[in-house]
Formats: sequence, C-alpha cells, structure tokens
Amino acid sequence: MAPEASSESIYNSNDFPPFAVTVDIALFTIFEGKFSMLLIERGEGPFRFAWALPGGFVRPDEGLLEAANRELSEETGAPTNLHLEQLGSYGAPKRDPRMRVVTVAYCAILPNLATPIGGTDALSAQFVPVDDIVSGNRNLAFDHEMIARDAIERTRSKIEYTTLAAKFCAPEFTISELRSVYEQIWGLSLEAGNFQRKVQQIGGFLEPLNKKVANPTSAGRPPKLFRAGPANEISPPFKRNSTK
Amino acid sequence: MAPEASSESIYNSNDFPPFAVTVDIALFTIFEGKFSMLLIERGEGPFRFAWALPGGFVRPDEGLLEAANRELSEETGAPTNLHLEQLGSYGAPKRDPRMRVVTVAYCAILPNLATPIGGTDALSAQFVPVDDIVSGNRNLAFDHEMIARDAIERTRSKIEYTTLAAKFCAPEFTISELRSVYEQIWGLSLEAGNFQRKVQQIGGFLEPLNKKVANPTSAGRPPKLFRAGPANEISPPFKRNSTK
DNA sequence: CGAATAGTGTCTCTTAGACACTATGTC
DNA sequence: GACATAGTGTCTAAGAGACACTATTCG
Repeated sequence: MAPEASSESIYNSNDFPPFAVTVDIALFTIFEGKFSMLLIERGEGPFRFAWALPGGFVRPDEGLLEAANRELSEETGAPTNLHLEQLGSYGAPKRDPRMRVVTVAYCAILPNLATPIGGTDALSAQFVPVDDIVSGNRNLAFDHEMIARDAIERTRSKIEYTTLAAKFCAPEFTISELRSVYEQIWGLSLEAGNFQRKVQQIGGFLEPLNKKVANPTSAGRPPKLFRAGPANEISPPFKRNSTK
Repeated sequence: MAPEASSESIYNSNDFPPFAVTVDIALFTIFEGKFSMLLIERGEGPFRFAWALPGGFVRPDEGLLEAANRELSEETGAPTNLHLEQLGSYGAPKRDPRMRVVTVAYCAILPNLATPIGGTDALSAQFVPVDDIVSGNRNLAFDHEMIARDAIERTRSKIEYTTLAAKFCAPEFTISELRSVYEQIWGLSLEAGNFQRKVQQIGGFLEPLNKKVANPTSAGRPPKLFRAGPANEISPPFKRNSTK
C-alpha cells in the first residue's frame, strides 16, 4: 500500500521516514575467457579504495531501470541498451554506515565485443572472475558481496531456462562460442555434439545466417554463424550436468 | 554503489534526493477453491475506496523483509512466519501522486487454514480470485495491478520448479489436495495417477505420515496423509501441460 | 452390490547423454 | 597426408503422459 498522509492527502514531509535510494549493477561478461563481473574502486566515502559494484543515486525524476542504465554508462562507459533486469532490493538498516539507503540491484550482460569498455574512470574499473567473489577472496564494500553472490547465482540459473546466454556473444556467433559461454558460467564441460542439436531444436533461439566464419583462428572445419532469435525461454530447460 | 557524501563522509541531507520506501504484499491462498489474492480497501489518501495490496511504510530501523512481515500481520491479521519472498521493486516517478515512493513488493502464501484470517480491519479486506485481476475487471490503486500481475505470474512459474505449492496446503495434506493446488493455480487439470508418482519421486518434497484421513468427506478410498519435506527445488520441473 | 476416490501397472513416445562416426577446413 | 574442429548417426536409458486396471472405503 502507498503511504498515507497523516490525516490529509496533502504531502507532509513529516509523514514518512526519509530514505536514500540507489541502484547497483552487476555487469557480467566473458572476459579473457572467464565468467567475470565488473567492479570499480571507490574513490571516496566509506569503503574508500574498496571494490564495489557500479551504481549510484536514483534521481528524483527518473525510474529505477532508467537510473541503472544511466549509472552503468556513466560509471563504466558501457554501451546503452545492454540487457538489464532487476535482481532485487537490499535495505538492511545499517548496510550504509552513514544513513538509511535502500538499493535496487540489477544484473546486466555485456556482449563479447571487439573493443573492451573503458569508462570515464577506466583505471579504477576491472573485470574480476566471479570465482574470486564466490570464494570470498575479494572483499567488497557495503553488502555488495551478498548482492554479487545473488547475481551470480541468478545468472547461472537463468541461462538454464532462458536464452540469456546468447547475450554474452557477439552479434554473430558460432554454436561453439555459445557452448563456451555455458561452460564458463557453469564451470563444467558440455558434450559438443548433443549441445549442437539441443540448441538448434529450440525454436527461435538461434537464427542461421547461412555463412561460415571467414577467418578461422585455427585449423578445423569452419563453423556456421548464427544470430540470436526472438525467443526468450527455453523449454524444456537445459540441465546443468557435466559430461566429464 | 552507495551514495557519496559530496566531499566528506559526514552525512548531509542535501546530498541525496529524499524518497519514501514502502512494502506491498501479494498474499495468495486457495480461497473457496479458487487461486486468490488478498486486497484491502483504502480508507484514506489518494485512491480512497479503491482496492489495493496490503502494505505500508518501512520504518527507519527495520529491514525490508521485516517490514513486510509486520505490515502483513498488522493489516490482515495473518499469522507471522508465512512464506514471504521478494518479488521486485517498483519506483516509477509518478506512481504515487503525492511524492516519490519506491515500493518493494513481496509474495506471500497463506496455507489453507481451518480459521480464515480476519485483520484489524476485516470488513475492508477480501480474497479476490486472481482471474478477476488478470482479466482487468478490477482496477487497483497506484500501479498495484502491474505488481499483482507480476506476482501472479511469478507464483505460477515458481510452483513448476520449487516445492512452493505445498505451502498452500494445511500442515497435513493429501496428494489430491496438492494436485488441486496445482490445478487451481494453473487453471487446468492434471492426470491424477501420473501426478501421484511424479510428486512422490521428488526427494524431500513429501514426507509420508503413515496414516490416512480420519473423517472422509465422501465415499472413496481414504487417502494417505503427507507433510511438506525439506526440499525446495523440483528437478526436473513440472510441466504446465493440461491432460484435457 | 454400485459409486467414488486413491493408487498401481504398463505401454508409448520423446529426449538427454554417450560416443562413434563423417565433413571440411589448415598446415 | 596429419591434425583439428564442426557437425551427424545411432544406441540406450530415463521420464512424461495416456489410460486400463486394482484397492479401499461409503451407502
């Protein structure tokens, strides 16, 4: 339910406790072959010099998703129109030592682009393998470690039953590249032949481009190219089983 | 990222735009045999006399989940310790006409209890079949129709791959009752024999109590009783297929 | 007994996974 | 040619769904 004015419908600032609202973004990509997440080094405030998720204040006149998009491009120089979806909100009373802050966390996916991103403050941003975060080897500011863990687990789950994995690939990609995305995110290896069939029988996941890779990076039969189709869901879902 | 003080780590109220933060709860149950959601009639403020989700302000010293639990029991008299999980946050700039409010929405499940709930303000609360909301026949206050639709879809999805459906049942229940929960939520009918087996082969979903229903409500072989086990996930998931 | 509901047996069809094999390129 | 990677054929085992059947109660 929305807040009630104490006895009138006129807004009265004493009627509600003031909060700050921020957005934080877990930006995932495959960086140097590893499932990674973007962290930035804090330049000021509490947790100065600590690593944290990119993010910042929601402005009075913008929506939450809009704020996430803006912060993402401002802080990291990432292209707009990335896949961006809400993860959840975190609002423990003491999560920020200065004041009461509720943050709305988002997951974003950066495709495997030719040109790596470099933000306005590139020196203090870096991609970190998610294993470094999951293993607890890297301490993050605030409750960002919890947010990051949740984001990682969400992403690992979501590629089971959605076509999200394709968003990690370049606009044109091969089935092997897509398989590698799954393998990196789940940390296991999948049988290539079965993956080939499974992924192609999901209607709307892959659209064949009827051409092959032009400049093979190694020996071997050149693979066909595909682009992402319109489908969002995978049914029945992938199973996270190793072939090892 | 958390907010930055402009140049100092001392809190300064001019550094961040003030927001109000509320929680709203979509409380589901099977009411009179139908998949339903609790709505309350607003007594004041904007959308007075309109139906809305129960909810209210987050207090300065309580967490989000804590606030949801409190509001749920205050506004509806529902027992505490209900299943309660975050759905998502809604914060469009004009969603409340008075001021900027971000709401964190939760989904809750009320088991099929002997005694129906009656809140502090029972006259203005009622269970409404979700079909009334999905069909758009019932207008809700604020953006609560969107929240309600998201909550309904989330619940319909979640019972596919989690053991949530059992939370709609009484502490001791039969497999037919559980099947009926699935049928009501999905609006279709499932083949009884196959359901029987499927549900029992999921480890940790059902724990047999080795007794039968004492007072049968009709003719027929008396069913065995079960209680919910410790498992949370169903793998492989149910499929939402009719047998019709 | 018949009616009603619980629960089992069993068949078929689909699909995941293992793995042998063929296809097409580089060197 | 050898080698490497892409992609197919095919077998097997497990599971979902259809549906006939048996089990246990009430009246």
